[in-house]
Amino acid sequence: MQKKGAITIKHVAAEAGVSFQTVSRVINDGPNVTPAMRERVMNAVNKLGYVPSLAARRLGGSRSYLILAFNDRRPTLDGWESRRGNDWVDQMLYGGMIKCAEHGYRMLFELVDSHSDELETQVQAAISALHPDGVILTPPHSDDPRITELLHRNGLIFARLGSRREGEGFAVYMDDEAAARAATKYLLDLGHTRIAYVEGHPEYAISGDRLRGFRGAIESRGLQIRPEYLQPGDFTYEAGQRAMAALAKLDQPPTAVLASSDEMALGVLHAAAPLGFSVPGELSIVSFDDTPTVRMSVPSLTAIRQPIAAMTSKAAELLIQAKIKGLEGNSRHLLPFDFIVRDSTAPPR
Amino acid sequence: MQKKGAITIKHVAAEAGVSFQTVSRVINDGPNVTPAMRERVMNAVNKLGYVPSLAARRLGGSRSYLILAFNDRRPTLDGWESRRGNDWVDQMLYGGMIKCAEHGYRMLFELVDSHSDELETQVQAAISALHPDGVILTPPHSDDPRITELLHRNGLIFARLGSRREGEGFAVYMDDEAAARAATKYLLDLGHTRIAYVEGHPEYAISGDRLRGFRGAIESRGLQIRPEYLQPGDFTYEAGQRAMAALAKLDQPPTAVLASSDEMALGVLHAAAPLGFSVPGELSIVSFDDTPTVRMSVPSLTAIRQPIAAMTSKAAELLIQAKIKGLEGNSRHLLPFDFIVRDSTAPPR
DNA sequence: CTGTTAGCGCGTTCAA
DNA sequence: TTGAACGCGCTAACAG
Repeated sequence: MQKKGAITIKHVAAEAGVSFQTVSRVINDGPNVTPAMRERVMNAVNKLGYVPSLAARRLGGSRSYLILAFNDRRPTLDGWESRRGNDWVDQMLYGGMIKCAEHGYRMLFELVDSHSDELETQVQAAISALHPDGVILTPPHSDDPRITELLHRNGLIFARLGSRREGEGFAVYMDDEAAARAATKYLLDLGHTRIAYVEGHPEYAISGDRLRGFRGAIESRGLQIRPEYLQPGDFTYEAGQRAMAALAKLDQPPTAVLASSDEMALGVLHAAAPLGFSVPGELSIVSFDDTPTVRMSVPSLTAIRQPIAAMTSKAAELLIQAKIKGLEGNSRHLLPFDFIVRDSTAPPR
Repeated sequence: MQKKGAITIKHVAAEAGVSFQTVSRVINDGPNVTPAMRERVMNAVNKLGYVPSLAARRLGGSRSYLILAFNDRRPTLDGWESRRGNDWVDQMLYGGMIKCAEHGYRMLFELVDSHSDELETQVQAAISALHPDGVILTPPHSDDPRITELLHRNGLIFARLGSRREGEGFAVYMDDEAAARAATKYLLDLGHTRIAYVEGHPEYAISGDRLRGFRGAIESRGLQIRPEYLQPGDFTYEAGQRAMAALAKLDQPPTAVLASSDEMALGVLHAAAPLGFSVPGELSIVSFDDTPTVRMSVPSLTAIRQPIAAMTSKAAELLIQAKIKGLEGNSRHLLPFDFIVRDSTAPPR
């Protein structure tokens, strides 16, 4: 049926007895179509099972019906390779694919090396090949001017996930500062006063936001941040282990730890027992990601849940609508987070 | 640069001072190109950063540079929604995206409802819109004649993941029977004689294969399969729990259980303790999937690991090569599995 | 070995 | 309100 003779708009036109431009107009909800004509054409469309070719639409028209998402290659591949269970990509697919499908769009993933000098070449190549109608940026790309300016030059609209910064593009984010504040306050309300924080990768803007939230909560209670309770980190399991090792050596170890990623939280958890800290007896732990593994760990971890699927869905919706209306759009969209209490938190002894 | 004036093949032709078909020939490794000409054109390509448009290539030529993967909608969405940590899709992306990228291809995911009467409509719509160069089928689609025949009619080549059946398309699979046999023999070698098996969903061909492997291993030792040790299942957590409940009631409960999926294995594990079975003391458990959660569970589960990434990579490679060479191809490709011993298995008491 | 010509299936001008 | 021209960027026949 296809190799020689897929169903094209012309077949539909012949079936309906109209010119093929009329069919095009009906399909694209064009103006000036009588209901009768519309129905006649749609009958032919359904009868033949006609579906327009994306490639032809893109070439002839101005839309490609494609949304392109750029993820950072290294951490993405590491996550897949190590099978640690991070489901960031799945949640993006979950939110993005479904929203795209609602509008006849598709979402495509592309991995680019944010630390390579080839970053811009890679992004440009993907854009040139696919001509997407919109682009979704994830951290750390969301705030990378090399990418945003490249997209701007190419006349592409884009969404920046996890970025609260003003600027071009749709910023779709959750309030990381408020989340860190809420988590910290939860620990304070349990009675903890010696609370440590394992920081995120300094390259990510959210790391600063979260630290601010942590700080604010502590200080709002008239407490001081102890410098030795602020442990550097980079989101990795090993960073969590190192942080726990350092904290255990202190004269006054903390009674609670807030970690800026699930892997670091698990690193803290697994390092705690050998160092003599039972969880949550002697140490409470809160994770900043609610990935599958933190729910299967023993004890399961209290965690902040980022609305990754909802953010991606929102981003896709914004991009598609903007494309339809021909807008540029640089609005900001705050999405709510969840806080899930599990078994890793308890009052201090 | 793009909205009005992306770099096209003509710009490259002008830069190199040749006709644009010569450029096309160079790009596509066409025959009859002198090395000098090739270099001249490539210099222009690199200088301008030219990347051909996929849409135009597909429309003009016979290739779309797209591989389409069809997954079953319901279980895929359930997995994403429940966040149980199944990383089947991630592993497919891992294997497929990278292989595709090597050849300038992209991989696209599409969810279709295998139980809907609209299945064929959905598949046909995706094909008509995208005109992929090849299709990757996953269970239970891999053996669904409605799909394979539809693809055949459309002149599309396809790979069937997880199917050992002969037939059209590339069968890329692991030996589920041998895997079940190996796992069972491992338990037998530990000294177990009372081994139960929680079956997979009857709709999946692999369920039968695995059962055969289990059977074969038991009988090869001169033992009998006890009917009450064969528990029905459908790959879900709840099925595992039900199976464990049923097994616990027997006069002679098993000392080991082989479960045909990670979720069922976890269901068995979590149901075991309340029923008075410690793992691995009184009950050994082997899982048939090595997803992230079975490594984080307590105890971590001994498991068979399916080469999902490798299968997808192989499928993409086969499809792309077949497309290039214009072959149809219906070969079969067996990939090795791994068996990972962890903490859920021990000799019987 | 290279250039010329003709479409691919659509959307987008236009004119009718 | 509808139809006819044109071209998108490229590959696939050809011809030279």
